Amino acid sequence: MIAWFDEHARDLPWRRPEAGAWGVMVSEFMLQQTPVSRVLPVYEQWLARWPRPADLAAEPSGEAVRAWGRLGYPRRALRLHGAAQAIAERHGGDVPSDHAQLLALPGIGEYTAAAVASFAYGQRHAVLDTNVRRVFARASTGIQYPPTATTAAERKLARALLPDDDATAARWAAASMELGALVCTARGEDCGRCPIAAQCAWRLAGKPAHQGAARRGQTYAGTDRQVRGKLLAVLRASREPVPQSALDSVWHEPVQRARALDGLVADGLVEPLDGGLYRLPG
DNA sequence: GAAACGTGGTC
DNA sequence: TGACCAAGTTT
Repeated sequence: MIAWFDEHARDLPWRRPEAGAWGVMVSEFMLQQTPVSRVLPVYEQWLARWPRPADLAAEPSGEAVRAWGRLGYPRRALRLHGAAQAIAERHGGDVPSDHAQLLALPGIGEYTAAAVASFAYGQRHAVLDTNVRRVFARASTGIQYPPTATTAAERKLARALLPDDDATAARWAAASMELGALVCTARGEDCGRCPIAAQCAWRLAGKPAHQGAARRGQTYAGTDRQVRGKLLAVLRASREPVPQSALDSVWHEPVQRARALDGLVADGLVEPLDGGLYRLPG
């Protein structure tokens, strides 16, 4: 797996030595539920503008939301800003290397804490993202897709497979993730390019089809999510506070529109001002 | 454990 | 054309 990775790993900016722990951390936030191709340009602009956590922490959170652009799930921008503030205040401006301290930062959960500790600091952690979970499900468990939510059995398996040596474990984590991203994908597998095809339990079992109900589709049209996105797009586009009427124009249904706006304010993504004006948080 | 949370590309 | 998918976290 690692030999395959040595040859086929993509040259991504957050994998270069100069990215540092902050670069790794920013990339992990942006890559949550978001394809690499969409992250690349935003990542470059972000690191150029805020090369250290303290640089971002010194800005209003609204600037982070604006720079987030159309990556989606803008609460991630807010949480990354909050994490940068915590790093500036509690960790002397350096991204912590301790797993528990990473986990305590806003927007960092089980996966991201392990990923930063492993990729940025070369530590030995089970890094279980959707790619790794799929690779393990197929190669080890012999099923086409992993369960909906990460299970104790998956964590146990991931720990058991982890190489003993720290640096090798970190390399292995990146390699297994890359294999899931490039070869053993959800859309389909390319066993002819897979370095562990000869040992893959799912392939050797004849690739039995996934059992159970199809995963719930994520409907989007007409949801509060879509309305929130439209409202926030108006605010991102304006450097000045915008009147209520500008927001009213992007969604016709007043009850849902008001609910979406209230939600954005409650989440801290929008700041209401006097006189019926709104803006990104200052 | 389910549901909410954006956006756009792909087959 | 529309459902599925993309390096998850929080409530």
